Amino acid sequence: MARRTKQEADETREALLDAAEQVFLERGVARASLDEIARAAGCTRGAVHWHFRDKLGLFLALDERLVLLQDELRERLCCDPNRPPLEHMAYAISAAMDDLERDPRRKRLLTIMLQRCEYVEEMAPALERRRAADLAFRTTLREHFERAELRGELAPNWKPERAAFFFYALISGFLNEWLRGNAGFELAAEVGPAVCTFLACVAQQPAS
Amino acid sequence: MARRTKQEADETREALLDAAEQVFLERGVARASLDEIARAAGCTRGAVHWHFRDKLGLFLALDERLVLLQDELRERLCCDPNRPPLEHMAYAISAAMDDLERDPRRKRLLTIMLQRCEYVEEMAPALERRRAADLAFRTTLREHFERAELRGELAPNWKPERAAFFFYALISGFLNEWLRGNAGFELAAEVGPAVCTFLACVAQQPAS
DNA sequence: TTATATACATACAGGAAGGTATCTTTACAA
DNA sequence: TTGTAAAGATACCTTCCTGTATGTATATAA
Repeated sequence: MARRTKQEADETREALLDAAEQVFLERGVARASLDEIARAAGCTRGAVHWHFRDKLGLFLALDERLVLLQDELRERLCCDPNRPPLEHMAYAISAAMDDLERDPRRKRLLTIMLQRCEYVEEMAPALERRRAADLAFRTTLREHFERAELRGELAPNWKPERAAFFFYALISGFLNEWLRGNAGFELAAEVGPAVCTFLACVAQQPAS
Repeated sequence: MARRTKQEADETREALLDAAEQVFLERGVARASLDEIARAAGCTRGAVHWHFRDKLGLFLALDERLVLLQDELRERLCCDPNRPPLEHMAYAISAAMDDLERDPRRKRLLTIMLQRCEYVEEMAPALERRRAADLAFRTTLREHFERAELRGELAPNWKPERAAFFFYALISGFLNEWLRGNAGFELAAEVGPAVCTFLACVAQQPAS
């Protein structure tokens, strides 16, 4: 068919992205064929090439759909500058994990990006996006630990720089293991308490 | 050519694996062609099909070459049952990281397995291997934390189960970030001290 | 010495998939 | 009413790559 209304065209586009998500997840990006994706979306390859130039374009468009955890956490952490930083972080993490667990589409996207695609040169835009998000997130974390230090809420053997990096790796690790699914745990139920315990031990111990 | 000596055949096999390692890393597993790999090894596809049935066989053989970090750490941790567990762990981690950093081949292999291949069904054997190693490693970690608890060397707010899982995710996170290269850090120099600081804070605080 | 299995090389046939180019239909503007 | 461009459908072509089949030379056992 042809020239539908603008809205119908957008629906087609979304349907294609949904289909790509599903097919990429099942078959991997490289082995997924555009024809398969188009058919799953109820149209033909013509529509794919119209909306997204080529396969790479489709992949990158799908990548844009993914709200990165780093960005979400940064968002949650930015406001409220006079709240106890460590407590604030613990809460933000718990909330973000909870969020993630409730959003199966985001989990599927993360799985695709982590285990169903090969990062060669042409994928650089997706990697670059992550890189930038990582950098910004680590900066935010460091600022929070610095504020904690200024407020005397950071144990003396932890320096902000190291604490931030440590924390960052920790989140990354939990997320990876959750996605890989080997450990078989629930994100919010495990990570929240673990992070709290950790932050409690990073916090300055009250004299007892 | 034909029927060379057994040793020469083995050399060919190794050359093919080396070539596969290089080509997989550069082009990703899916986009690498067997012909390209064979040529890089100085032979033809005939040799590939002889030594490793097909592409999947080649990939899995390459996977076997990788000594998993989990297994290495388990090895380092198994002996010496009356050494202080936490200290032992800190040392083992540092040594393993050092080891890894000195072995560029292992890093290349890890990179391939993490960022240059798509885990669809047929890759299951490789995933299963990791799963088993993960499980065993986490068990070992838990045992160590349990011993630490028995010796009164574990802070009361940390339970062995949680500490082990936490520690496991932490290692996984550091390794991933190192491989991804976004953080731009050196493994041994960063991880060792960070892990020590952490273990110090997990350890029972001496009364002060 | 001969036979045979080994260790490849080469040739062949085939499919699958992607890009492009060319229709076709329809919303919408003039 | 008609022209035009958006939104897809179809057709075609070309490129790659894989598996298999077969050829062949040689190490080695008998």
